[in-house]
Amino acid sequence: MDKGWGLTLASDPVSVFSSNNSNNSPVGSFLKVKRDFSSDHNMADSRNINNGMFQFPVSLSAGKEEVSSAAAHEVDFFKEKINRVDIGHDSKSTSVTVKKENSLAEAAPRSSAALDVNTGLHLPTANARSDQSTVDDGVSSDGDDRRSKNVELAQLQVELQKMNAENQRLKDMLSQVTNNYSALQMHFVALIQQQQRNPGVESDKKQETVDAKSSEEKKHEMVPRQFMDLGPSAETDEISNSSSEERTRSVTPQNHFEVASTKNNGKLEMVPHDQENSSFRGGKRFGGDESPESESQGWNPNKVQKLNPATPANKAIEQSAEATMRKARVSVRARSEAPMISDGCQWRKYGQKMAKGNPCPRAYYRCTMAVGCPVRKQVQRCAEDKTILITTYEGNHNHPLPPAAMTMASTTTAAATMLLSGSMSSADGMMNPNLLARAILPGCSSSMATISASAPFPTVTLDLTQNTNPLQFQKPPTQFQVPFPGQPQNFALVTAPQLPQVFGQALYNQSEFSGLQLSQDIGSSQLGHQAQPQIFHSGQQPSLSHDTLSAATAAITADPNFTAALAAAISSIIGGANSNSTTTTNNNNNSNSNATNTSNRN
DNA sequence: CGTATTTGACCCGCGC
DNA sequence: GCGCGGGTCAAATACG
Repeated sequence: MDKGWGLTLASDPVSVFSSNNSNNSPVGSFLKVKRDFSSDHNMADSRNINNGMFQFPVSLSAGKEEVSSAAAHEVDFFKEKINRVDIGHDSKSTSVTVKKENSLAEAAPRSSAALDVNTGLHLPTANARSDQSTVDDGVSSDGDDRRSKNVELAQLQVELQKMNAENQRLKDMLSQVTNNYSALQMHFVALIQQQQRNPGVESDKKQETVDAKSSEEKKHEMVPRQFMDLGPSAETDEISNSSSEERTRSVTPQNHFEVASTKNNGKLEMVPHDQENSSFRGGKRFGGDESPESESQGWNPNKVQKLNPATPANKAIEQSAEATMRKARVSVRARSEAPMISDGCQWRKYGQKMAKGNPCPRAYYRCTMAVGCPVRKQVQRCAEDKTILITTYEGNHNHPLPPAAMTMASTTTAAATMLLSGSMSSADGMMNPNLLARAILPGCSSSMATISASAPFPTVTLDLTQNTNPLQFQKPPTQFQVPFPGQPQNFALVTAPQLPQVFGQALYNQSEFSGLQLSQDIGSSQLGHQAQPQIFHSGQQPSLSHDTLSAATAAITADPNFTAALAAAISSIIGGANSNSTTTTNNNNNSNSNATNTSNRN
């Protein structure tokens, strides 16, 4: 499939992907874009997505071998024998290097590294005579050179116009997304206000869905909170989280949804609690920067019960088991030669061990984007196929995320939420796998994800290694297939490094339109504190179950725009997934590029 | 010199 | 109780 060129919308500030077999580029081209974010780039501000992504090309130059200025914007269509797409960024600059290829056959294996939005940005047919150096050395004849340069200049201008047009399209898209977000936010605030005025209404609705629950269990219902806010500071978030944690110990109908607007300048924030409190292993503390309060609030699941002194002993045992089971994980399998996939977050390696049954070491990382962020991940290569990188996430970020990280974070959150609701409480969730996947891709028989039933922790596996069918994921014998009825932005898949983000974007848009949200109701009777997915629309909070999934399916399938977006996304995935799309440059977002292949202990 | 990584030691849960 | 394996800590080391 050939989308040619495109931009990632939710990944790196600047991302370009290329399909090297672009019909428009038989010879190939060389594009280098650099942006400088050192001045005022605020990664947490979604508005800067626009700044970061839609401002090229700024300048064109020909015949140069390399560009080093962090502020330079350069497009070089004349470099030869290059067939990679290099995407990288660090805290101050982002460079995108798309190198040209003279041989299509040679170009194919290493094409794209990132997922695009559904609008391909078609880059120019590179100039056919690019095999020859176009650098003006001052010696060649003026006539031929001028003619050729005029032709090149004209071509570049055409391409510039195309890019500008594409730029405008993307801006429009972003504007639309922003508007949708604002509308949803307003809707949510209005709903909250209404709920506060009439707390009994929500309570009644809630009561209908939780009749089976005991009053004791209701006390442990957790508030689903999902990051919808890119703005607030990490400190604010932590305060909000900890305080909300206290409140949610005794949930009342008024706070089924916790709105952090009072502390976050009116912005919405909903986060599934248990995930943000979870850890790969609960026993010991790490670092000294976490308060005893936060420690007691879930890092060690065994301590959760301590907060319920009135809980009977048997209840405590049960909750302890639940806490263990709540340690949901989201595993992403992606082909990558890189030591770690780029998910937009900053990670610090804190350990490495040899895992049984796998000759490759397992590296342990924790998020360092905010002090005390509970999110951790494990990175390990697949024993059977070392080209497959398995990244397992656990926890929920307690801080604003840069756009590049939103996709993965929301995906893991959604997957974990889905897992904990569907796998543990909703037979529908388990018995109706693929519902959304099939709705999305009627022709696909397989699901987008699998749930491991044998793993020590409930784990959702997103297998992005299947090339023939981007949504054809492996199905280990002990795993069930499940769809992702998650939060609006939580449908996104992440691969190495940003392959299918358009997928998430499309789903995000769609789910906004359809009012998809999380439900805290489903499975609460079994999940206790676990935040639950929910359909949240027009003040209703129906249960997430078969009906919810059906509604989501219907909503998704009903929107032709969404279908088109998905088609584009899938096409992009197909076009890019065949390559080990992890060739990156200047990729300093992950400061642990040399994380693997060190000696190990145990 | 500050920060990130490495790596041996330790903790914990679990099975026997 | 013991051993095993997974997960984490933290001092040592590497690195920019």
